[in-house]
Amino acid sequence: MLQLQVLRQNPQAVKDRLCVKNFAEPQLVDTIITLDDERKKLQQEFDNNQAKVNSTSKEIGGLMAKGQKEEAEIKKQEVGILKSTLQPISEKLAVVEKQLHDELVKLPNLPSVQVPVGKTPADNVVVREGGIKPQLPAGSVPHWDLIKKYDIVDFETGAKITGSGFALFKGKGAKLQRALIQYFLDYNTAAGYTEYHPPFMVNEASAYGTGQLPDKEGQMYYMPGDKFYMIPTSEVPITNIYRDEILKEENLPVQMTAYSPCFRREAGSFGKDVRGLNRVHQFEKVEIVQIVHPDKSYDVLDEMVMHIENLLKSLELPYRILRLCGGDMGFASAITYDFEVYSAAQQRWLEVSSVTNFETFQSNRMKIRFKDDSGKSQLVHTLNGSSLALPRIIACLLENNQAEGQIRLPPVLHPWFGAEAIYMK
RNA sequence: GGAGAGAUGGCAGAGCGGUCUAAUGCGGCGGUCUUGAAAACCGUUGACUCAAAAGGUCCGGGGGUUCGAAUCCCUCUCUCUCCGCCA
Repeated sequence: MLQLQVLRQNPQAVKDRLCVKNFAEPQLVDTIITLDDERKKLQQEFDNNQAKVNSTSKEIGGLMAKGQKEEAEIKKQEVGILKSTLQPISEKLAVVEKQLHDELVKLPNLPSVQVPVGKTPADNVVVREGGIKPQLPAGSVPHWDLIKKYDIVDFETGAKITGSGFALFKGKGAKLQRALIQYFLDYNTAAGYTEYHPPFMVNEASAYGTGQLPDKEGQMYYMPGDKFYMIPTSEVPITNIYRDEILKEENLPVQMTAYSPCFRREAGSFGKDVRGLNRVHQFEKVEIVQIVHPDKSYDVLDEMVMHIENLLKSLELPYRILRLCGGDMGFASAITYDFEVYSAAQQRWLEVSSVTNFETFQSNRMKIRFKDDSGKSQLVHTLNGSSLALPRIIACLLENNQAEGQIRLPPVLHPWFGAEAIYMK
C-alpha cells in the first residue's frame, strides 16, 4: 500500500511513475486525495464535538459529586443534543474512510527509477548472462521423458492421488529434491540468514499483509472451514513474523530464510510451456527475506542478487539475470530481478528466482517500523528472493546433464549421492 | 470435542462506572555523584491522527448500555489449565 503522504506531496510524480507500470487509472490518485480531504474535514468536525462531549461529561461527574443534581440534569441534556450530531458525522466518516482505503489498495507500488519502461516480457533487460550452455548428445530428451526413463517423478500417480499438476517424486527424484532443499538452506544460513520453518497455511491478515489479498485471491488455495490460505510462498508467513512490530534500529537488517512447499492454483494454463515440472500446483522453494533500513535496501538488493547468482554458479547451470520492465513487474514491487536458467533440451529459459525490493509497500500495510536516532518511527524496507525454486532447477539439472544412460550431478550435490558423478539409474 | 480461566503500555502487573491525561516494579533514556563503572538518588520514557498547537483515537477485534466504560452486557478471535482423542 502506498503512503498517502507520498501521494499528497507530489501527485503528478506518482501518476507518472504509475504510468511506467502501465497502470490504467492514474486519475485514481486525485480521487484518493479528494477523499482524504473530505476525511480530514469530517474528522476535525467529529473531534471538536467529541471534545465538548468529553469536557461536559466531566463537569457532570463533578456536579454529581457535589450533589447538584439539577445542574447535572441540564448538562446531560446538552450532551444528548451534541451526541445526536455526532452520530451522522461518524457514519459519514466511516464511509469515507472505507472508500479511501478501498481505492488506496488498488494502487500498485511505484517502480523505482532504475525500472525500464515496457509492456511485456520482451521489454525486460538482460543484465548479465553466465555459465555455459551445454552441447547435448544425440537422442537427448526433455525432462518429462527423463523422469519416466529413470522413474523419479510420476505425474500420472500424482493426478490419481490429487489432480493434474501434482507431482509424485520417487526414489532418487525425491532424494534430489531433499538434497537441494538442504543445500540451499545451508548456503543461506552460511551467509547469515536465520532459518525458519513456518506454518504452511496463513490467516487472512497475513495474506493481506504481503499483498496476496485482495490482488491474488484466486491464485491461492483456500480452506473455508477455517478461513486459512495455503501459502503461495514462504514469503507470506516469514514476512508476517514482524507484522505490527517496531524494531530497534540496531536489530536491522533482519535476514531470514525458509523452505516451504508453495501452493498455486494457476488456473487456466496448459500446453508445452507448462509441461512436466515447468509449472505445477505444489512446488518446493527456499526463500530469503530481509527487513532493512530504508537507506540500505538497494545495496541489500545487489547483495541478494549476487548471493543467488553465486548459488546458480555452484550448480553449474547456464543462467541470465533480467531486470523486469514496468509492465512485467508484480503489483507490490518497486524493482524486480528475475533469474532464469537455460533448459538445453527444451531450448528455452526458465524462471527460477525473482528478487524484489518492495521498499515500504509491504511494511506500510504490515506496519513494520523501526525507531530512528531521533526516536521517530519509520517504515522499514522489505525484500525477498527465491534461493531457489526447485522444479525448474531439477528440470535443468536433468536435461543439461544427461548422458548415455546416466545423469551427472554437479559436485555440490555429491555429499548426498556419493563421490561418483553418475546417478539416477 | 468437553469444562474452566484469561487478553491492560518493551516486559511484568494493578485497576471492578466519574482527576485513568492507566498505579507500581523491571527495562530504556538523561542527569547528579565517580578517574571510569556499579550502586544510590533525581528526572524522563507508548502508538496513531492533524503542518503544528489545542484537540481526538487506542486497555485483543466488533457491537451495545450510560451524560460518562479498561471497568457492565452481547459477540468474535486468540491464549492458558484440566479432560478426551491423536502422530
